[in-house]
Amino acid sequence: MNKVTVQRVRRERVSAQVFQQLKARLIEGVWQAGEKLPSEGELSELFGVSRVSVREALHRLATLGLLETRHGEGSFVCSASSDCYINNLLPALVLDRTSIYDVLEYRQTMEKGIVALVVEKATKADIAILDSYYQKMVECKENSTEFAHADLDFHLALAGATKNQVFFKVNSIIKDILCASMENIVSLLGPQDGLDFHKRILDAIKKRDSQTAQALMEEHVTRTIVRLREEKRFTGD
Amino acid sequence: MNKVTVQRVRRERVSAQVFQQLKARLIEGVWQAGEKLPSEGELSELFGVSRVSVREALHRLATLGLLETRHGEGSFVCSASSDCYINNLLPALVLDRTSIYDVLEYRQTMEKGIVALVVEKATKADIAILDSYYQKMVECKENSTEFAHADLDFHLALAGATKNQVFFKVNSIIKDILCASMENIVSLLGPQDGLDFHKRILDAIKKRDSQTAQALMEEHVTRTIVRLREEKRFTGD
DNA sequence: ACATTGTAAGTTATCATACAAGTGGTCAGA
DNA sequence: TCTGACCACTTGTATGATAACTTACAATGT
Repeated sequence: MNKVTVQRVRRERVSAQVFQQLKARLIEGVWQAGEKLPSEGELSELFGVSRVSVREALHRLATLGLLETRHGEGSFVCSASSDCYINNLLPALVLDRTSIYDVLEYRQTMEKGIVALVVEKATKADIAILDSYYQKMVECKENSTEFAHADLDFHLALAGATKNQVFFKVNSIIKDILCASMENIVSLLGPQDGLDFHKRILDAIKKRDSQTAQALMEEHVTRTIVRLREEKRFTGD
Repeated sequence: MNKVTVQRVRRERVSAQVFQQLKARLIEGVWQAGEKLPSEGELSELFGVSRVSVREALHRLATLGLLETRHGEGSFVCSASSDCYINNLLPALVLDRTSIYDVLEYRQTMEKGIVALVVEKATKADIAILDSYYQKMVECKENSTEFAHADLDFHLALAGATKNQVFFKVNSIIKDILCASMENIVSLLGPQDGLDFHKRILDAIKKRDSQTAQALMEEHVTRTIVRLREEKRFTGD
């Protein structure tokens, strides 16, 4: 049989195309926050599609929290309220195990980069905040729940000290994802490991010792992964 | 004036109610992952609303990654993974216009971790895909737009080869954000630098040389940052 | 008997149209 | 000045029709 090379036909839904285009415009910043988009009727004429398709795209964007539609008024670019998308994080509180490892594997890389930046950029105020979270961890080491929260707060503060919005935002989400399982992790592994590493990492940051800080952070996350794998409850995959 | 306590009229949209109900059922696990939901027609009859409203709810759920609708087949429950959460990163990142440098600085860390994983886990098929994207870059080097897309696709394929959903999803979003400015970057810096680095990185991956691959990737992104800073047009942020 | 093609049923995608419902502004009249 | 009716515009919902797609199965030809 002859081997024919064809190009698969491009089959993208109308509403998906409208969605993509509008999303791109929003990211470009064509419309400012709070600004009103053209009405559904205008958009449907502009794109040359039916109002239904436009509506579908608009609603998808609204679901993502990029814009908000108000009955009788129009669609508006969302102002920076973080609540709107946090709601959407609720639907599935259960993460399958592989996801937890994916997240940890991801953190392994990210946190290393974070400490490198923190060593470089952290102010005295930043370090004071980190100190306070570490102190809180020490105080809460008997209480898994509070300890887990303090642990996450420490890492979030670390991300904040990079002065890099992307690191911070991504970590905010990661925090939400880990929040459910972190308590579980802490209760399984205990607080001691975390306390040790956090102290040593903090010291390295204070000394502006980038190499040591990075190495410690990598070891910290790696140990968490390894120890989790050893736990019966998490070895299923 | 008297303080009257009233309860605000419950004015929830029909489609929103359907959305909420379906979401609740999905979280309850009434339908198993992969299972097919009743057709739009059946649902519209069950809820006593028009098919339009049902469709709107279904599409919102699809946007959240809770289910998937296939043309001519029906709507199917998605397996609950971290994917759907990561999707919600998008609004967070777009809200305030994060600097392109923040994104690049972030990539500097992340891409290094990605190549480390890719060297470890990439299959022959993955490498073939990477090769094809590199080839596409070579072919498109005269056309900034297409070159930029091929460049982004290469990096996205790289993230996919990690087999880590978090890396992949986050990179998908980064792609969206970079898409707008990437063409600009390419037209400023030209294709040659990118071509060189991609080829050398690809070679290092094929040889499973993790150290070299990581070093090259770091240098690649660093050079992009440095060269951008030298450009007048980008120093304003 | 086998592979290919045609057909029908069920489903989603898109469209056009109509009407309901909410919002904001205008403007005449008290 | 205030009020209230009114109007234009906008989003929300409903309905019905048609196109496009998938699957399964019957029909066909070799």
